[in-house]
Amino acid sequence: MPPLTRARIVTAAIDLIEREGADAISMRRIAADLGVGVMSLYNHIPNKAALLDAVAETVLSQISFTDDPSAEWTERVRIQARAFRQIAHHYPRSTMVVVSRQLKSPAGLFPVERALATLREAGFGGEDAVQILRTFIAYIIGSLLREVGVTPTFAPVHRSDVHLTDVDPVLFPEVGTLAPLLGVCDHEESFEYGLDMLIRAVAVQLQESKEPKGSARG
Amino acid sequence: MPPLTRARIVTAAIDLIEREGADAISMRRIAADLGVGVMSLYNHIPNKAALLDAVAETVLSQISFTDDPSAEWTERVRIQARAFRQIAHHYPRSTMVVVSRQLKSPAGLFPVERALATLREAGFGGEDAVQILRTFIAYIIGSLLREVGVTPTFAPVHRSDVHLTDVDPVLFPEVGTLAPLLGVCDHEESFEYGLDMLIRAVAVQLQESKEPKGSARG
DNA sequence: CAGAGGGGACGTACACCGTACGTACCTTCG
DNA sequence: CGAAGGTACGTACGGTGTACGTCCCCTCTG
Repeated sequence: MPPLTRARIVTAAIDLIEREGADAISMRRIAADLGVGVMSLYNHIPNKAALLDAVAETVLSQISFTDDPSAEWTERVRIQARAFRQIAHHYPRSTMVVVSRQLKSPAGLFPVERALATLREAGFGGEDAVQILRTFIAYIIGSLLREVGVTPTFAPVHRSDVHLTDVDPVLFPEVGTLAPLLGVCDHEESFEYGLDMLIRAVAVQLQESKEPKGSARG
Repeated sequence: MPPLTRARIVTAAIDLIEREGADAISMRRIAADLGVGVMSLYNHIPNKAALLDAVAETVLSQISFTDDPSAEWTERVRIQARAFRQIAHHYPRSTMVVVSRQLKSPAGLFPVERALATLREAGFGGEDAVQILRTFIAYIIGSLLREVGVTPTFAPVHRSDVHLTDVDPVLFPEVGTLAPLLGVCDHEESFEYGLDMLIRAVAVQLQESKEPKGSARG
């Protein structure tokens, strides 16, 4: 058995979360999975909160960015956003942990740097770049939360058939009519839909800032 | 002392969450606050999860929608989105609970109905209305999470001065340059910025769907 | 080689948690 | 009057995070 290590603890925690859900995590379970006493963990990790932070950081650091500087900035933004969403596929249950804790480590800073650079190169000022980035992050986080919040502890992971057929059609006419559409959700399709919208909005804003004469027709 | 009641329990839970944070909530604390035995709570509530669901539903049901059907649809969408964000002001700590649990009760369905109706009246088809709504929800939830995730247990509630002045300027040139902008965040301003972008994107999309030359969507 | 020092693994213990279960009351009905 | 049912309550069980003290082994020093 290899020696107990911070990395091994974090890996075991992630495995446990993916296997049994974020609620099932406990120091005792992790220690048991590692075949180790509970308190031995505390030689490598100050407390449970720090462990969850490490889990978030580890998951986040494994998103793979393949930035192609020659591509159009719209495509680069799209790819970066998609890379973020990938963690929902690789670590669906741990994503909840990532989302629930704010992150300020270099692991979380690296994507920020990439995104800001892309936006600056596209021609945005610093303030706009920051605000646009925040908008994208909010959208991505919200999307991940929908995609992952549907997964409490059950298997399989990617499902979303909440049937709301028993809704009052007079109180909720639109919901009733659109129930078939609301009931199912292709997360990838929805994500791309909103992402498209956001990118187009950014493109429009960039164009308007380049043409100081308003071209707003209609 | 009035009789113990589901509503009184939920209210006490919300008060406790707002006072001491979502982590501090426990059946024993709530019972103590109500001057009541712990198990008495279970005569009105099946378990803690159901109580948290009730908390989320109660908070959500208190957002005030003032829909003006004569206003432009863009403005109606904006106002509805703002109404959602208000819960982050009235119940900053409980917002985390709302966000962490998916909701399918009428309390959560009512805003959905309002939003879908607005989008349909604006001229969108059912499928687009649903996708656009999902995009907005993702953005709003993500924004709330940023605004509220900054608030673990401390006071005052609305703060966000994470100083990252000690970041390596060669590894993270953009982050280093924009540190003053990244360090502080006017949540209202950021929310409005992204909301503006989204609404403009929706407007563009609506216009394109009216002009028969572009790619038509469902 | 002996001895010392330090770090990691461990067991115990405490305070707290959610809640299943059994009990005592108090109101209402037959 | 007795019976029934709902509500408050106390106890108890198995779980949690972690502070603390102990023990072993490895390494460094003399």
